[in-house]
Amino acid sequence: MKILYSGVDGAAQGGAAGGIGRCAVSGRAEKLKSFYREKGRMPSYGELTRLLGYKSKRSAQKIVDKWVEKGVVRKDETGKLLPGGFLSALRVLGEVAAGWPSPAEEENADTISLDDWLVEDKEASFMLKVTGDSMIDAGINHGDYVILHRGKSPKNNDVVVAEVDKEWTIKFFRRVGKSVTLVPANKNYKPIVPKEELRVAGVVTAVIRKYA
Amino acid sequence: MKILYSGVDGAAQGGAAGGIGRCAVSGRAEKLKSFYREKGRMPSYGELTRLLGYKSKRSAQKIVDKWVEKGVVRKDETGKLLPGGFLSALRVLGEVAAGWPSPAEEENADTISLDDWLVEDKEASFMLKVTGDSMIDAGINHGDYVILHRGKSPKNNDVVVAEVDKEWTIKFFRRVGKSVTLVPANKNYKPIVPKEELRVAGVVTAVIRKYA
DNA sequence: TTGCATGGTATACGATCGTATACTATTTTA
DNA sequence: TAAAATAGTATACGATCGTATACCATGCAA
Repeated sequence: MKILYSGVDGAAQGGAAGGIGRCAVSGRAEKLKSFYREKGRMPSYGELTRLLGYKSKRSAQKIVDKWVEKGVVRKDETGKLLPGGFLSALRVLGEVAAGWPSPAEEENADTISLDDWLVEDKEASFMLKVTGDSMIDAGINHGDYVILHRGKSPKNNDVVVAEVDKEWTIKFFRRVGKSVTLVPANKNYKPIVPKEELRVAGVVTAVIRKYA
Repeated sequence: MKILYSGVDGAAQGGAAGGIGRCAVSGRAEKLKSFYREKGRMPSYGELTRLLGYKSKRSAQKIVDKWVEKGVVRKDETGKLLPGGFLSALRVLGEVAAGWPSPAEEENADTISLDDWLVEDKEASFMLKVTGDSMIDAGINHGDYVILHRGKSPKNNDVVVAEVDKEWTIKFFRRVGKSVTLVPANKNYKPIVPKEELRVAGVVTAVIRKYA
Protein backbone atom coordinates (compact mmCIF):
# COMPACT_ATOMS: atom_id res chain seq x y z
CA MET A 1 0.00 0.00 0.00
CA LYS A 2 1.27 3.39 -1.03
CA ILE A 3 0.86 6.52 0.95
CA LEU A 4 1.19 9.75 -0.92
CA TYR A 5 1.53 13.08 0.72
CA SER A 6 0.53 15.96 -1.44
CA GLY A 7 3.27 18.46 -0.92
CA VAL A 8 3.38 22.02 -2.03
CA ASP A 9 4.64 20.88 -5.38
CA GLY A 10 2.30 18.09 -6.30
CA ALA A 11 4.00 17.11 -9.51
CA ALA A 12 7.22 16.21 -7.78
CA GLN A 13 5.56 13.37 -5.96
CA GLY A 14 2.57 11.44 -7.16
CA GLY A 15 3.01 12.59 -10.69
CA ALA A 16 -0.04 11.90 -12.80
CA ALA A 17 -3.36 11.01 -11.24
CA GLY A 18 -5.51 13.67 -9.68
CA GLY A 19 -2.79 16.21 -9.50
CA ILE A 20 -2.53 18.97 -6.97
CA GLY A 21 -0.57 21.59 -8.78
CA ARG A 22 1.07 24.65 -7.43
CA CYS A 23 -0.87 27.79 -7.94
CA ALA A 24 0.85 29.42 -10.87
CA VAL A 25 1.60 33.06 -10.28
CA SER A 26 3.84 35.15 -12.45
CA GLY A 27 7.28 35.71 -11.03
CA ARG A 28 6.76 39.43 -11.07
CA ALA A 29 3.56 39.24 -9.02
CA GLU A 30 5.41 36.95 -6.67
CA LYS A 31 7.98 39.63 -6.01
CA LEU A 32 5.25 42.14 -5.35
CA LYS A 33 3.66 39.76 -2.90
CA SER A 34 6.94 39.32 -1.07
CA PHE A 35 7.37 43.05 -0.86
CA TYR A 36 3.92 43.52 0.55
CA ARG A 37 4.17 40.71 3.06
CA GLU A 38 7.54 41.88 4.22
CA LYS A 39 6.96 45.60 4.41
CA GLY A 40 3.25 45.78 5.07
CA ARG A 41 2.57 48.27 2.32
CA MET A 42 2.57 48.52 -1.43
CA PRO A 43 5.67 49.77 -3.21
CA SER A 44 5.90 53.04 -5.05
CA TYR A 45 6.67 53.00 -8.75
CA GLY A 46 10.28 53.72 -8.04
CA GLU A 47 10.54 50.86 -5.60
CA LEU A 48 8.69 48.56 -7.95
CA THR A 49 11.10 49.46 -10.72
CA ARG A 50 14.03 48.37 -8.60
CA LEU A 51 12.13 45.36 -7.28
CA LEU A 52 11.49 44.02 -10.76
CA GLY A 53 14.97 44.82 -11.96
CA TYR A 54 14.03 47.50 -14.44
CA LYS A 55 16.03 50.61 -15.14
CA SER A 56 13.14 52.80 -16.11
CA LYS A 57 10.03 53.58 -14.13
CA ARG A 58 8.01 53.42 -17.30
CA SER A 59 8.46 49.65 -17.46
CA ALA A 60 6.99 49.26 -14.02
CA GLN A 61 4.16 51.54 -15.04
CA LYS A 62 3.27 49.31 -17.93
CA ILE A 63 3.29 46.22 -15.76
CA VAL A 64 1.03 47.93 -13.26
CA ASP A 65 -1.41 48.92 -15.99
CA LYS A 66 -1.88 45.26 -16.82
CA TRP A 67 -2.16 44.27 -13.19
CA VAL A 68 -4.88 46.82 -12.69
CA GLU A 69 -6.81 45.38 -15.62
CA LYS A 70 -6.51 41.90 -14.17
CA GLY A 71 -7.43 43.05 -10.69
CA VAL A 72 -4.12 42.01 -9.22
CA VAL A 73 -3.63 45.49 -7.81
CA ARG A 74 -5.77 48.57 -7.49
CA LYS A 75 -4.97 52.23 -7.61
CA ASP A 76 -5.78 55.12 -5.36
CA GLU A 77 -7.42 58.27 -6.60
CA THR A 78 -3.97 59.77 -6.08
CA GLY A 79 -2.39 57.04 -8.15
CA LYS A 80 -0.83 55.12 -5.30
CA LEU A 81 -0.98 51.38 -5.45
CA LEU A 82 -3.34 49.41 -3.26
CA PRO A 83 -3.34 45.68 -2.62
CA GLY A 84 -5.66 43.89 -5.02
CA GLY A 85 -6.85 40.33 -5.07
CA PHE A 86 -3.37 38.90 -5.16
CA LEU A 87 -2.75 38.35 -1.49
CA SER A 88 -6.04 37.59 0.10
CA ALA A 89 -5.48 35.11 2.79
CA LEU A 90 -6.94 31.86 1.58
CA ARG A 91 -8.03 30.07 -1.48
CA VAL A 92 -11.44 28.50 -1.06
CA LEU A 93 -12.03 25.21 -2.78
CA GLY A 94 -15.02 22.96 -3.12
CA GLU A 95 -16.41 20.41 -0.77
CA VAL A 96 -14.63 17.39 0.55
CA ALA A 97 -17.03 14.77 -0.66
CA ALA A 98 -17.07 16.21 -4.13
CA GLY A 99 -13.58 14.99 -4.76
CA TRP A 100 -10.43 16.97 -5.06
CA PRO A 101 -10.65 19.99 -7.30
CA SER A 102 -8.68 19.97 -10.49
CA PRO A 103 -5.66 22.18 -10.90
CA ALA A 104 -7.71 24.43 -13.15
CA GLU A 105 -10.29 24.98 -10.46
CA GLU A 106 -7.55 25.56 -8.03
CA GLU A 107 -6.08 28.45 -9.93
CA ASN A 108 -9.41 30.12 -10.35
CA ALA A 109 -10.35 29.61 -6.75
CA ASP A 110 -11.72 32.56 -4.89
CA THR A 111 -9.59 33.98 -2.16
CA ILE A 112 -10.88 35.50 1.00
CA SER A 113 -9.72 37.15 4.13
CA LEU A 114 -10.84 35.28 7.20
CA ASP A 115 -11.02 38.54 9.09
CA ASP A 116 -13.48 40.04 6.68
CA TRP A 117 -15.39 36.86 6.20
CA LEU A 118 -15.90 35.96 9.81
CA VAL A 119 -16.21 39.32 11.48
CA GLU A 120 -18.84 41.66 10.17
CA ASP A 121 -18.36 44.42 12.68
CA LYS A 122 -14.89 44.39 14.15
CA GLU A 123 -15.58 47.16 16.59
CA ALA A 124 -18.41 45.27 18.23
CA SER A 125 -16.89 41.79 18.08
CA PHE A 126 -14.74 39.81 20.43
CA MET A 127 -13.20 36.44 20.64
CA LEU A 128 -13.67 34.22 23.65
CA LYS A 129 -12.29 30.87 24.60
CA VAL A 130 -14.91 28.32 25.56
CA THR A 131 -14.71 26.39 28.78
CA GLY A 132 -16.82 23.35 29.50
CA ASP A 133 -18.78 21.00 27.34
CA SER A 134 -22.33 22.26 27.65
CA MET A 135 -22.56 22.87 23.91
CA ILE A 136 -20.73 19.79 22.75
CA ASP A 137 -23.64 18.39 20.75
CA ALA A 138 -23.67 21.59 18.75
CA GLY A 139 -20.06 21.03 17.87
CA ILE A 140 -18.71 23.58 20.32
CA ASN A 141 -16.05 21.87 22.38
CA HIS A 142 -13.98 22.81 25.38
CA GLY A 143 -11.11 24.95 24.21
CA ASP A 144 -12.81 26.20 21.09
CA TYR A 145 -12.96 29.89 20.36
CA VAL A 146 -16.14 31.77 19.59
CA ILE A 147 -16.56 35.11 17.91
CA LEU A 148 -19.08 37.20 19.70
CA HIS A 149 -21.08 40.00 18.16
CA ARG A 150 -22.12 42.33 20.89
CA GLY A 151 -24.51 44.66 19.18
CA LYS A 152 -26.75 41.95 17.83
CA SER A 153 -29.95 40.98 19.58
CA PRO A 154 -30.43 37.22 19.55
CA LYS A 155 -32.97 35.45 17.43
CA ASN A 156 -34.52 32.16 18.39
CA ASN A 157 -32.01 29.29 18.45
CA ASP A 158 -29.02 31.57 18.20
CA VAL A 159 -26.02 30.63 20.27
CA VAL A 160 -25.45 33.31 22.86
CA VAL A 161 -23.10 34.10 25.69
CA ALA A 162 -25.16 35.23 28.64
CA GLU A 163 -24.97 35.94 32.32
CA VAL A 164 -27.84 34.37 34.13
CA ASP A 165 -28.15 34.68 37.87
CA LYS A 166 -24.51 35.72 38.29
CA GLU A 167 -23.03 33.05 36.05
CA TRP A 168 -21.68 33.28 32.53
CA THR A 169 -22.56 30.55 30.08
CA ILE A 170 -22.81 29.76 26.44
CA LYS A 171 -26.15 28.31 25.37
CA PHE A 172 -28.88 28.27 22.78
CA PHE A 173 -31.23 31.20 23.11
CA ARG A 174 -34.80 29.97 22.94
CA ARG A 175 -37.75 32.25 23.35
CA VAL A 176 -41.31 31.07 23.85
CA GLY A 177 -43.74 33.90 24.12
CA LYS A 178 -42.43 36.11 26.87
CA SER A 179 -40.18 33.62 28.60
CA VAL A 180 -36.63 32.85 27.61
CA THR A 181 -34.84 29.57 28.09
CA LEU A 182 -31.15 28.94 27.72
CA VAL A 183 -30.76 25.47 26.31
CA PRO A 184 -27.49 23.55 26.41
CA ALA A 185 -26.43 21.11 23.72
CA ASN A 186 -25.57 18.33 26.12
CA LYS A 187 -28.06 15.97 27.66
CA ASN A 188 -26.16 15.97 30.93
CA TYR A 189 -27.09 19.60 31.47
CA LYS A 190 -30.49 21.07 32.08
CA PRO A 191 -32.03 24.08 30.36
CA ILE A 192 -31.75 27.26 32.32
CA VAL A 193 -34.73 29.47 32.94
CA PRO A 194 -33.42 32.73 34.33
CA LYS A 195 -35.05 33.64 37.60
CA GLU A 196 -34.07 37.20 38.11
CA GLU A 197 -31.94 38.68 35.42
CA LEU A 198 -30.61 37.62 32.06
CA ARG A 199 -27.80 39.57 30.58
CA VAL A 200 -26.93 38.71 27.00
CA ALA A 201 -23.37 39.56 26.21
CA GLY A 202 -23.70 38.83 22.54
CA VAL A 203 -24.52 36.44 19.78
CA VAL A 204 -22.01 33.85 18.65
CA THR A 205 -21.40 34.37 14.95
CA ALA A 206 -18.63 31.84 14.46
CA VAL A 207 -16.82 28.99 16.11
CA ILE A 208 -13.14 28.35 15.59
CA ARG A 209 -11.10 25.36 16.60
CA LYS A 210 -7.38 25.43 16.14
CA TYR A 211 -5.34 22.27 16.18
CA ALA A 212 -1.88 22.48 17.59
CA MET B 1 -37.41 39.01 34.77
CA LYS B 2 -35.18 41.48 32.99
CA ILE B 3 -33.31 40.80 29.82
CA LEU B 4 -30.39 43.03 29.10
CA TYR B 5 -28.64 43.17 25.77
CA SER B 6 -25.14 44.46 25.94
CA GLY B 7 -24.98 46.86 23.07
CA VAL B 8 -21.94 48.53 21.67
CA ASP B 9 -22.27 51.23 24.25
CA GLY B 10 -22.78 49.31 27.41
CA ALA B 11 -23.26 52.26 29.69
CA ALA B 12 -26.32 53.43 27.84
CA GLN B 13 -28.22 50.36 28.87
CA GLY B 14 -27.69 48.36 31.97
CA GLY B 15 -25.83 51.09 33.71
CA ALA B 16 -23.95 49.85 36.74
CA ALA B 17 -23.33 46.17 37.34
CA GLY B 18 -20.69 44.30 35.41
CA GLY B 19 -20.32 46.93 32.78
CA ILE B 20 -19.27 46.31 29.25
CA GLY B 21 -17.73 49.55 28.24
CA ARG B 22 -16.77 50.77 24.85
CA CYS B 23 -13.17 50.35 24.01
CA ALA B 24 -11.76 53.83 24.49
CA VAL B 25 -9.60 54.94 21.63
CA SER B 26 -8.50 58.49 21.07
CA GLY B 27 -10.49 60.32 18.47
CA ARG B 28 -7.39 60.90 16.43
CA ALA B 29 -6.47 57.24 16.24
CA GLU B 30 -10.07 56.58 15.30
CA LYS B 31 -9.73 58.81 12.30
CA LEU B 32 -6.56 57.05 11.28
CA LYS B 33 -8.33 53.74 11.57
CA SER B 34 -11.14 54.96 9.35
CA PHE B 35 -8.68 56.16 6.77
CA TYR B 36 -6.90 52.83 6.73
CA ARG B 37 -10.03 50.75 6.58
CA GLU B 38 -11.47 52.88 3.83
CA LYS B 39 -8.44 53.32 1.65
CA GLY B 40 -6.46 50.20 2.42
CA ARG B 41 -3.23 52.04 3.08
CA MET B 42 -1.69 54.38 5.58
CA PRO B 43 -1.87 58.12 4.97
CA SER B 44 1.10 60.30 4.19
CA TYR B 45 1.96 63.10 6.58
CA GLY B 46 0.20 65.56 4.36
CA GLU B 47 -2.93 63.50 4.27
CA LEU B 48 -2.76 62.92 7.99
CA THR B 49 -2.47 66.65 8.57
CA ARG B 50 -5.68 67.26 6.67
CA LEU B 51 -7.32 64.22 8.23
CA LEU B 52 -6.73 65.50 11.75
CA GLY B 53 -7.66 69.05 10.86
CA TYR B 54 -4.23 70.57 11.33
CA LYS B 55 -2.80 73.34 9.25
CA SER B 56 0.81 72.36 9.63
CA LYS B 57 2.44 69.03 8.87
CA ARG B 58 4.58 69.41 11.95
CA SER B 59 1.57 68.81 14.17
CA ALA B 60 0.87 65.53 12.48
CA GLN B 61 4.52 64.64 12.84
CA LYS B 62 4.38 65.10 16.57
CA ILE B 63 1.28 62.98 16.87
CA VAL B 64 2.94 60.24 14.87
CA ASP B 65 6.00 60.33 17.09
CA LYS B 66 3.83 59.49 20.08
CA TRP B 67 1.96 56.83 18.18
CA VAL B 68 5.23 55.18 17.26
CA GLU B 69 6.27 55.13 20.90
CA LYS B 70 2.98 53.52 21.88
CA GLY B 71 3.11 51.04 19.03
CA VAL B 72 -0.04 52.35 17.44
CA VAL B 73 1.78 52.80 14.17
CA ARG B 74 5.19 51.84 12.83
CA LYS B 75 7.53 53.50 10.41
CA ASP B 76 9.33 52.33 7.36
CA GLU B 77 13.03 52.71 6.89
CA THR B 78 12.03 55.37 4.38
CA GLY B 79 9.83 57.06 6.95
CA LYS B 80 6.53 55.98 5.53
CA LEU B 81 3.85 54.95 7.97
CA LEU B 82 2.93 51.32 8.45
CA PRO B 83 -0.09 49.92 10.25
CA GLY B 84 0.71 49.17 13.88
CA GLY B 85 -1.28 47.35 16.49
CA PHE B 86 -4.25 49.65 16.19
CA LEU B 87 -6.37 47.80 13.73
CA SER B 88 -5.77 44.14 14.23
CA ALA B 89 -8.96 42.36 13.60
CA LEU B 90 -10.18 41.14 16.94
CA ARG B 91 -9.83 41.70 20.59
CA VAL B 92 -9.29 38.48 22.46
CA LEU B 93 -10.82 38.19 25.88
CA GLY B 94 -10.75 35.55 28.55
CA GLU B 95 -12.77 32.43 28.93
CA VAL B 96 -16.51 32.20 29.14
CA ALA B 97 -16.75 30.41 32.43
CA ALA B 98 -14.38 32.83 34.07
CA GLY B 99 -16.98 35.54 34.02
CA TRP B 100 -17.13 38.60 31.90
CA PRO B 101 -13.92 40.58 31.73
CA SER B 102 -13.87 43.98 33.31
CA PRO B 103 -13.70 47.08 31.16
CA ALA B 104 -10.08 47.49 32.17
CA GLU B 105 -9.20 44.07 30.86
CA GLU B 106 -11.13 44.85 27.78
CA GLU B 107 -9.07 47.85 26.88
CA ASN B 108 -5.85 46.02 27.37
CA ALA B 109 -7.00 43.00 25.45
CA ASP B 110 -4.70 41.61 22.85
CA THR B 111 -5.78 41.96 19.30
CA ILE B 112 -5.06 39.48 16.59
CA SER B 113 -5.57 38.89 12.95
CA LEU B 114 -7.46 35.70 12.28
CA ASP B 115 -5.59 35.29 9.04
CA ASP B 116 -2.24 35.27 10.73
CA TRP B 117 -3.41 33.29 13.69
CA LEU B 118 -5.10 30.49 11.83
CA VAL B 119 -3.00 30.13 8.74
CA GLU B 120 0.66 29.54 9.19
CA ASP B 121 1.57 29.10 5.56
CA LYS B 122 -0.89 30.82 3.28
CA GLU B 123 0.68 29.54 0.10
CA ALA B 124 0.22 25.94 1.12
CA SER B 125 -3.17 26.28 2.78
CA PHE B 126 -6.70 25.97 1.53
CA MET B 127 -10.15 26.12 2.87
CA LEU B 128 -12.66 23.37 2.23
CA LYS B 129 -16.29 22.97 3.07
CA VAL B 130 -17.12 19.76 4.86
CA THR B 131 -19.84 17.43 3.67
CA GLY B 132 -21.23 14.65 5.74
CA ASP B 133 -21.16 13.85 9.41
CA SER B 134 -18.38 11.30 9.70
CA MET B 135 -16.44 13.53 12.09
CA ILE B 136 -19.35 14.81 14.10
CA ASP B 137 -18.10 13.47 17.41
CA ALA B 138 -14.94 15.48 16.91
CA GLY B 139 -17.02 18.60 16.58
CA ILE B 140 -16.72 18.80 12.82
CA ASN B 141 -20.20 19.12 11.42
CA HIS B 142 -21.70 19.11 7.98
CA GLY B 143 -21.27 22.55 6.49
CA ASP B 144 -18.25 23.47 8.58
CA TYR B 145 -15.13 24.76 6.92
CA VAL B 146 -11.69 23.32 7.48
CA ILE B 147 -8.34 24.88 6.81
CA LEU B 148 -6.02 22.44 5.19
CA HIS B 149 -2.25 22.60 5.31
CA ARG B 150 -0.91 20.77 2.34
CA GLY B 151 2.77 20.61 3.01
CA LYS B 152 2.44 19.03 6.41
CA SER B 153 2.84 15.33 6.92
CA PRO B 154 0.29 13.98 9.37
CA LYS B 155 1.10 12.90 12.88
CA ASN B 156 -0.87 10.29 14.73
CA ASN B 157 -4.44 11.40 15.51
CA ASP B 158 -4.27 14.40 13.22
CA VAL B 159 -7.37 15.16 11.25
CA VAL B 160 -6.61 14.74 7.58
CA VAL B 161 -8.33 15.00 4.25
CA ALA B 162 -7.42 11.97 2.20
CA GLU B 163 -8.31 10.07 -0.91
CA VAL B 164 -8.56 6.41 -0.23
CA ASP B 165 -9.53 3.98 -2.98
CA LYS B 166 -10.88 6.76 -5.21
CA GLU B 167 -12.90 8.53 -2.53
CA TRP B 168 -12.19 11.73 -0.64
CA THR B 169 -12.88 11.82 3.04
CA ILE B 170 -12.02 13.64 6.22
CA LYS B 171 -10.90 11.37 9.04
CA PHE B 172 -8.49 10.86 11.90
CA PHE B 173 -5.11 9.65 10.75
CA ARG B 174 -4.02 6.76 12.90
CA ARG B 175 -0.83 4.89 12.30
CA VAL B 176 0.06 1.59 13.94
CA GLY B 177 3.44 0.36 12.91
CA LYS B 178 3.38 0.27 9.14
CA SER B 179 -0.34 0.25 8.61
CA VAL B 180 -2.52 3.31 8.51
CA THR B 181 -6.15 3.52 9.48
CA LEU B 182 -8.52 6.36 8.80
CA VAL B 183 -10.85 6.59 11.76
CA PRO B 184 -14.14 8.49 11.66
CA ALA B 185 -15.58 10.27 14.66
CA ASN B 186 -19.01 8.76 14.33
CA LYS B 187 -19.98 5.32 15.55
CA ASN B 188 -22.21 4.79 12.53
CA TYR B 189 -19.15 4.72 10.31
CA LYS B 190 -16.39 2.18 10.21
CA PRO B 191 -12.67 2.85 10.16
CA ILE B 192 -11.12 2.68 6.75
CA VAL B 193 -8.05 0.65 6.04
CA PRO B 194 -6.80 1.65 2.63
CA LYS B 195 -6.41 -1.32 0.35
CA GLU B 196 -4.44 0.05 -2.53
CA GLU B 197 -3.52 3.65 -2.25
CA LEU B 198 -3.85 6.41 0.28
CA ARG B 199 -3.38 9.95 -0.84
CA VAL B 200 -3.23 12.50 1.92
CA ALA B 201 -4.25 15.92 0.68
CA GLY B 202 -3.29 17.67 3.85
CA VAL B 203 -3.64 18.10 7.55
CA VAL B 204 -6.57 20.01 9.02
CA THR B 205 -5.17 22.82 11.11
CA ALA B 206 -8.41 24.56 12.00
CA VAL B 207 -12.16 24.17 11.88
CA ILE B 208 -14.47 27.09 11.31
CA ARG B 209 -18.18 27.24 11.67
CA LYS B 210 -20.03 30.35 10.61
CA TYR B 211 -23.54 31.03 11.77
CA ALA B 212 -25.80 32.86 9.35
C1' DT C 1 9.25 44.46 -47.10
C1' DT C 2 6.33 47.21 -44.52
C1' DG C 3 3.67 47.99 -40.56
C1' DC C 4 2.57 47.57 -35.97
C1' DA C 5 2.42 45.81 -31.55
C1' DT C 6 5.49 44.62 -27.55
C1' DG C 7 9.02 45.52 -23.99
C1' DG C 8 12.44 48.33 -22.41
C1' DT C 9 15.23 52.87 -21.68
C1' DA C 10 15.94 57.87 -20.89
C1' DT C 11 14.39 61.90 -19.26
C1' DA C 12 11.48 65.64 -17.68
C1' DC C 13 7.31 67.82 -15.22
C1' DG C 14 4.90 69.67 -11.19
C1' DA C 15 3.31 67.82 -6.95
C1' DT C 16 3.96 65.68 -2.86
C1' DC C 17 6.99 63.10 0.06
C1' DG C 18 9.36 62.92 5.02
C1' DT C 19 12.12 65.87 7.75
C1' DA C 20 13.78 69.90 9.98
C1' DT C 21 14.37 74.59 12.18
C1' DA C 22 12.19 78.55 14.04
C1' DC C 23 8.53 80.82 16.29
C1' DT C 24 3.99 81.78 18.96
C1' DA C 25 0.68 80.65 22.06
C1' DT C 26 -1.20 77.98 25.89
C1' DT C 27 -0.96 74.91 29.78
C1' DT C 28 1.60 72.62 33.48
C1' DT C 29 4.83 72.43 36.90
C1' DA C 30 8.12 74.06 40.33
C1' DT D 1 5.48 84.11 39.47
C1' DA D 2 8.96 82.07 36.64
C1' DA D 3 10.36 78.15 34.10
C1' DA D 4 9.34 74.44 31.34
C1' DA D 5 6.78 71.47 28.83
C1' DT D 6 2.91 71.12 25.37
C1' DA D 7 0.35 72.14 21.09
C1' DG D 8 0.08 74.28 16.87
C1' DT D 9 1.73 77.33 12.78
C1' DA D 10 4.78 78.74 9.01
C1' DT D 11 8.07 77.69 5.95
C1' DA D 12 11.93 75.52 3.61
C1' DC D 13 14.98 71.51 2.00
C1' DG D 14 16.28 67.79 -1.16
C1' DA D 15 14.26 63.52 -2.49
C1' DT D 16 10.83 60.94 -4.32
C1' DC D 17 6.18 60.71 -5.91
C1' DG D 18 2.96 59.42 -10.17
C1' DT D 19 2.65 60.65 -14.88
C1' DA D 20 3.91 61.65 -19.52
C1' DT D 21 6.33 62.06 -24.12
C1' DA D 22 9.86 60.39 -26.93
C1' DC D 23 12.89 56.97 -28.59
C1' DC D 24 14.98 52.32 -29.51
C1' DA D 25 14.99 47.59 -30.10
C1' DT D 26 12.84 43.03 -31.25
C1' DG D 27 9.29 39.92 -33.12
C1' DC D 28 5.35 38.81 -35.81
C1' DA D 29 1.79 39.31 -39.21
C1' DA D 30 0.31 41.14 -43.57
